[in-house]
Amino acid sequence: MTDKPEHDVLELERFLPYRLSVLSNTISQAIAEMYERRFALSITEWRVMAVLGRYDGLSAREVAGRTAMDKVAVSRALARLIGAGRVRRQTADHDRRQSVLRLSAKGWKVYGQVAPLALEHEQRLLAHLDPSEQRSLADILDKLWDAELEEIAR
Amino acid sequence: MTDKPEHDVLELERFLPYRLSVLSNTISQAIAEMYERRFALSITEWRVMAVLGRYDGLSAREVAGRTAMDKVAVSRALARLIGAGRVRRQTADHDRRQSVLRLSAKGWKVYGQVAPLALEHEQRLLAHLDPSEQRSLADILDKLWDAELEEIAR
DNA sequence: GTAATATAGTTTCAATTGAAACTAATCGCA
DNA sequence: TGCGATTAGTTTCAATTGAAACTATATTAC
Repeated sequence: MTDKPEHDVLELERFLPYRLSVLSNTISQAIAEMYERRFALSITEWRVMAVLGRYDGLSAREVAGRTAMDKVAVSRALARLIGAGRVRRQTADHDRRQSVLRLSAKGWKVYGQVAPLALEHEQRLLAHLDPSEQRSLADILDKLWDAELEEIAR
Repeated sequence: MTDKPEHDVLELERFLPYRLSVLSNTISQAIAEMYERRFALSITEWRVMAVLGRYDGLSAREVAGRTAMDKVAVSRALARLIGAGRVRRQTADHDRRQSVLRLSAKGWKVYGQVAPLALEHEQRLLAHLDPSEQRSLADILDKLWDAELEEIAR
């Protein structure tokens, strides 16, 4: 007769936060390497460019809000992007503390190359899931996100 | 009549690698904060303790393999853990390059407190999913992992 | 046996990141 | 108006991380 263990065993490789972390870091790192090698672009810089490509004229604070980056990280990414001539910055007429950020022509050219590559990578991953699994994944990630927000609010 | 866009738009907040990254970092950071505050334990240190709690007497290389950390990170985490008296290190008889790592009594005490807290946090997240979703998530993470391994091998 | 190669783990040095302080502009309100 | 509090964004300084070199031991080929 075998005893029931007093508590569940923590098996790291089955522990959800660990699995998510390893999977996510592996995916991000692989993508980052490609961006870096082919476009001399870091993940943080790419995130900034991605939101500026979608929403023109954001302020740095708005970029931070849409990229889950903090304002220091955004400031540094912007310094590099502006230095490389990929982003242009003006000051906002209505509030001279704020900036108005736009991709430059050069920035748009990079965006036009990187965005399809990013989407392709995503599609190659999703191709391993059937459509119902894809929906299910999207749902589940939403639920986990809500769950974690509650958890944080505790 | 509306034109079909030439390519799919990259909407960062729907982009799988981004969503995974934000979710995973948020979860990890919340857990990390708890470990840090209550046990003065970093995530990397906890991962090392977690595998030593499960597999006694591993070498540093084996710890690295089971935690998805590199050997430098393991070496540093071990230095802190040994310094804090939470892990003991011997040299392996059969190969004096290798170490034989074990939790100390003090280490086991910490393990005994942290492991249930970690499992509770996981359960609180999973409680937002019904059992079929939980199975589905496990499946999908496996498939994405395989997919990414293939992607890397390309 | 011994020289060349490989492996386990640590250290060093540079680059990245995080936290706090800082500057400049705006807001709230007497 | 004008003064304290707030907000946008940057800078500074310390802590963390990553890459490469390094030490010590073991293995392989001769």
